[in-house]
Amino acid sequence: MRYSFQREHILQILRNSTEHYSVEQVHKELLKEIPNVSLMTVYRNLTLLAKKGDIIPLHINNAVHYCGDINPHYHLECLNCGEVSDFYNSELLTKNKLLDYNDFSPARNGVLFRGICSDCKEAEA
Amino acid sequence: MRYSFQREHILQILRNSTEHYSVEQVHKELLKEIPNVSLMTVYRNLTLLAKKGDIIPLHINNAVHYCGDINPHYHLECLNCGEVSDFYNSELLTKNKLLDYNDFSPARNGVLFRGICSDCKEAEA
DNA sequence: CTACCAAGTGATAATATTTATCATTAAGAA
DNA sequence: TTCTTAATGATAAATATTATCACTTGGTAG
Repeated sequence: MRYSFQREHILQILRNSTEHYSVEQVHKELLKEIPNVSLMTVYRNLTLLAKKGDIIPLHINNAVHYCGDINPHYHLECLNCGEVSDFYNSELLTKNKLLDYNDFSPARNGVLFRGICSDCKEAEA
Repeated sequence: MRYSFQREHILQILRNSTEHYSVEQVHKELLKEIPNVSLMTVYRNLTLLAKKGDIIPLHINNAVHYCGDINPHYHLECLNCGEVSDFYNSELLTKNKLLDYNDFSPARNGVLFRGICSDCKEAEA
């Protein structure tokens, strides 16, 4: 794989944010730094970076979002507000090894919890 | 909500299978029983049934698949072959309560593990 | 049993997301 | 500096989903 100005900036955008941007959102951010950059370039590089393991793809409501943090952690998706957040929990990470005994090997960051986030629970109450 | 011949059959298709059909696949199965049934009807009813809690939506690679089993369980998605399977594990279900202390309330069937399934691991070896 | 109303359907069109194609540009090695 | 090939950007196509609306049907009230 060859160096690419565009790819480098895409990676930095994801690493410098705790958000989990969609492709469109990455493109919008990237345009601030590289005018005229093509949406196709964003798709191509996000796919490449995910395959390389530099970013984590998240499939949220028929659109891919990406996480720039590859430290071991999981993801929480709120079914009410749509927000996706990072979830660090070493105890659960250990328990997750249960799955290995069960023939299935989960990816390092491959666990997604779908439910209701704290903000939405407060809002209801 | 009113009774509908089409909706009833859609629900039965999902309940009588351990597969996690996409909308197109449900439509294909439904056509065997109800010729000329519209794809729109399938979309509409799957959305309704999921909202009602009778089926579980799974977002796999930018397409929704549905699970007809609403007993407490989780899902495993193989990143290699794409297969989605049910995963019953009472111990993990208990440990999952960890999340409640953490402000986030996961949905009954809202946990997805992405990784490599046993078949694909064997195939590699 | 009949009339009526609203939910549900199916045909069609529109939108959103992603992938394919290909001529042009640029990374980086010879 | 030249050359090879990966990467880009413009465009078109494919895939998945949602919106619209006239028509049909479930089911209730008269």
